[in-house]
Amino acid sequence: MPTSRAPLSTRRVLQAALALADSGGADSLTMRHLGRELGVEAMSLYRHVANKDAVLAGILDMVVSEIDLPEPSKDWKAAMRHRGVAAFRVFTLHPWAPPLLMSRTNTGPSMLRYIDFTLGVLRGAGFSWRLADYAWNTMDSYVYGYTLRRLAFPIAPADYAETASAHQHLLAGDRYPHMAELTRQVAEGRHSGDPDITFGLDLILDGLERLRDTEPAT
Amino acid sequence: MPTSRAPLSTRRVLQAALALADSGGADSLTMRHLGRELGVEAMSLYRHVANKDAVLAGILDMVVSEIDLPEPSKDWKAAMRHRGVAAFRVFTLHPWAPPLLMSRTNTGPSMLRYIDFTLGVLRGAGFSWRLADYAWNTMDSYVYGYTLRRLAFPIAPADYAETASAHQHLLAGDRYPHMAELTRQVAEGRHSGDPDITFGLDLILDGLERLRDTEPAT
DNA sequence: GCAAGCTTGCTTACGACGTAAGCTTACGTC
DNA sequence: GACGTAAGCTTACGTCGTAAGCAAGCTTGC
Repeated sequence: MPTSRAPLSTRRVLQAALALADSGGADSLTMRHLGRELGVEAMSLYRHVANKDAVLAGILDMVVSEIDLPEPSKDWKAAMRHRGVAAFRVFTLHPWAPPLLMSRTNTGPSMLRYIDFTLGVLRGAGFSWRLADYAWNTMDSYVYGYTLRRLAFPIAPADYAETASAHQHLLAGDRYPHMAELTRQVAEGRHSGDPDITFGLDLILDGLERLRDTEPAT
Repeated sequence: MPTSRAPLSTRRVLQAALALADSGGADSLTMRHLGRELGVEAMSLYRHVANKDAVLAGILDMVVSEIDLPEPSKDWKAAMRHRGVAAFRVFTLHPWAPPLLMSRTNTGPSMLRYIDFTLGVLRGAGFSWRLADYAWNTMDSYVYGYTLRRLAFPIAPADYAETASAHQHLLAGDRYPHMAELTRQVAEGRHSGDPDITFGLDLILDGLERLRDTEPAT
C-alpha cells in the first residue's frame, strides 16, 4: 500500500497550526510538532509557508477574523460594547493569541477590516476623525490589557473567594494593609473581586460620548 | 597573574541581567550570554539563581520598583494620573518588560507595594472597596494595554505623518474607506494620530469619579 | 511513449537554547 | 595539614528554527 496522504497546502498547514496552538498553547506550536501532526517532516512545511513567523501571522489573522462584528445599524455604544466583548470571547477561546498579537505588528486583512468597521461606527455616530481615532485606540488598549491580565491570572473568578480565604495569612502583616482588607472583603463574600470587562467598556464609552457632545465643532 | 574577579552574587547576576535586557532586549537575555557578560560560564550562574525564571522575576521586580509613586497627599486624580504616566515612562525605558510582566503572575514586593498604594489612594478618596478594586483594575488594564500597543507599534509618533503619506496608496481601494480617510487626515497634518496616554487616563478617571459620586452608599 | 523539468517532501546538519550531573579548585577552620 | 564547603567549570541531553541538498513522483511537450 503506497502512502496515500492528502497533499499539503498553505491552508492545511495553517489549520493544523491553529488546532495545535488551541490544544497545547503557543509552546506546543513548533515546526517539528506541526509536521508530525500532518504526517510529514518539519522541513516539508517550508514548501508551503515561508517560515514560522508566517505561520504565526496566518493563524493570528484567522483568530481575528472570528471576532464578530455587529451590524452597523445598531446604536454605536451597543456596537462598540459588542465589539469589545466579542474580542474578549474570541481571545478566551484562543488564549495563546493575545500575547502574540501584542508583540507584533498585525496588518492582516481581518485586523484592517476590524479597525475600519470600528471607525465607521464612530464616524456614523458623529465623532470627529481625531476623536474617533482616540476612541478606538482607547477601547482597544483597554480590551487588550484587560484580556491579557485576565488570561495571565491563574485563578478563575469562581475561585476568588476561596483563594482569598486560603491566602489571607500571607498578607497578615501591616505591610500591605489595603490589600489585606480587600482580600478579607473577597474572602467574606462581600465583594466578588471579578471586574467584568463591561465595567471598563461602559466607563470608557460613556466618557467618549460626553467628549463627543462637548467637543468644539470640527 | 591569577584570575582576580569580583565574586558573583544573586545581586550582581540580576543587575547584569537587567543591563543585558535593557541593551539587547529579552532575546539577548540568555544564561550563556549572561555568563559571558560576567566573565563566567553559564552553569555557574545556577549557584546564585534557581533558574532563568527566577532571573526574570528578579529583574521584573527591579523594573516595577522604578515606578514612581506620588506622595499620597496629592489629589487622588492627580495621583492616579501620575501613577499611570510613571508606569508608562518606566516601561518605555525597559521595553522588554511589559510582555513578560503580562505573561506571568507577578507577586513581587514592588508590585504588591504598587497595588497597595493605589488602593490606599482610592480608599482615601472615598471609593468603596468594590469600586476601588474595579477602579485600579480598569486603570491597569488600560495602562498595560496602551503601553504594549505603543511599544509594539513600529512607528514613532514623530513619523506618523510622513509614514501615512508614504503608505496612503496601500489603502487606495475602497475596501477600507475609513482607514483611508483617517490616514489622509494624518498625512495632511490635520490629525496627529498620536493618542497620548493621558487621553484614556483622564477619560477613565472622570468616569470613576462620576461612579463614586452616584454609587449607592456602601 | 517518454524524456525534461517542476513540485513535493525527506535527510542531514548547524548553531542556538535551558539545565541536569558530576568534577575541580580554592578557601576557611580547627 | 586534613577536611568540609562553596564557587565555578566541563560535558552532555534534548529541544528549537531552518539552510542545503537530494529523491521521488507528477506534468507537460513532442
